[in-house]
Amino acid sequence: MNDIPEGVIERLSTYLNCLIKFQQSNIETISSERLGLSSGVNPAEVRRDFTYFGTFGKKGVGYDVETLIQHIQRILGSDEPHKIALVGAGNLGSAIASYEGLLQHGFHIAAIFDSDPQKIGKTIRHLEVFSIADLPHITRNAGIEIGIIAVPPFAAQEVADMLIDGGVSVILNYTPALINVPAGVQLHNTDPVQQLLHTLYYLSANDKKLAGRKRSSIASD
Amino acid sequence: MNDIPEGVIERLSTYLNCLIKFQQSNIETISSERLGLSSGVNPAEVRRDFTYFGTFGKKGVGYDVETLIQHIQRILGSDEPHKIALVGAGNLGSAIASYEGLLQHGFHIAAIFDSDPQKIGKTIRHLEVFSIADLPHITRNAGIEIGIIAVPPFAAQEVADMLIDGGVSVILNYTPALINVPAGVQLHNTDPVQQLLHTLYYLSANDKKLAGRKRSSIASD
DNA sequence: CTTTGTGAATATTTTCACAGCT
DNA sequence: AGCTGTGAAAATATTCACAAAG
Repeated sequence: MNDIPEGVIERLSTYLNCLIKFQQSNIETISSERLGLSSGVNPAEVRRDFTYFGTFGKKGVGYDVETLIQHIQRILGSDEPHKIALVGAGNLGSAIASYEGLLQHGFHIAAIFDSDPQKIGKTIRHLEVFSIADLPHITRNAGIEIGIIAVPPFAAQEVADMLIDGGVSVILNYTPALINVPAGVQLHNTDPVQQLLHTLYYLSANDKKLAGRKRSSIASD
Repeated sequence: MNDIPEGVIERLSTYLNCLIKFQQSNIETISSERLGLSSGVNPAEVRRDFTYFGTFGKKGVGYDVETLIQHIQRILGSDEPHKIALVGAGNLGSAIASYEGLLQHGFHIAAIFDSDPQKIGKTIRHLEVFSIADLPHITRNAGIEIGIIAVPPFAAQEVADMLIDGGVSVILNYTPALINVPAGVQLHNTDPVQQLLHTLYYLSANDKKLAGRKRSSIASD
């Protein structure tokens, strides 16, 4: 019957981000037009996106920022905490561990893993670094759902397999390696190259006619 | 007349990634079916994507991997080198500087910037770290087109403004900050939270009926 | 016999435009 | 007067299905 388009879910997290900024600026009410403007989405689309899940606005007024945030968080599932296993305690792993946004959205790094004996036992941001050998065991025991791979590319598939073995069902791959996962596990690749490549196309040289892109102002990805 | 869908461009960079892996496995010819399988795209769509730019295949045979790679690189513009300004020499910046994939695809970090006097003058991967004050000047002189922001979020907008001042037209924002850019500048946000948020929705609890996602095997983003 | 390239059909997404609520 | 929620229209994207090529 009603299948919710993937684009809707993607935009919902964009709206959430914008709404939180509005909230921080003490804006209490917002119109679809203003929200659309700051997220780069047509106002009618903003309104339709919400109607997939209910009717959250007040005609003639707009949406209550606080309430809308709560609705979106409940829809996405970020109203309750989620545990993350971070694999790789190098520069990238350390950067991710220090990333403030995670905690704000209910994501909680429950364990950090590395294969380097020099790093095992040390702490990063009050979290002990465990041996990667213990990954499946610890991950399963702690009920961790999300894995972030921040290791050298050659080890990426092996790490993914261990995460899956540990019961993880969402994997963020920060490696350029192409990873295979079984159905039921969600894989997201965050490859800077991939992102740069497709922006290149829109760089003037290729843009024979400089066709108007919809990627104009604030948000993307 | 013929406007090329944005999705096509996005998939093209996915194909390129897969094709390079195939090439590394010494596979010389590939069918749309096999390429589609490894990139999670319907074979007919793979074929149609290519026809926007020409006819690259041989009927009854498939596509020559080497040739197809060259075609896609030319289409995207990654057949010629592109210069990057990396702003932020902390953990994240260092990780990006060491990222091997960039060079492989013709991306070349031309300069690194930081505001910390402790870091200015030091080198990362044979590249001197310059003061952020010199950013617009150096960027413009070197003809740098791409900027990567890997600084603390509060400084993100300021850095973006300086990059734009320096003539950059593509910005990769590794910060959770929402950045404003003028039309003509392409902004890509790479926020791990954003990516995690929308995968959450598909985690079983919310998936009332466990509807079949198309995100199944290898590729995504 | 295999696999491309593509018209036509289908499906999905986005946008318009306006009735109806506050 | 202002803005939502939504049918209907328009625009896009995807997939089917098959003729043509090697």
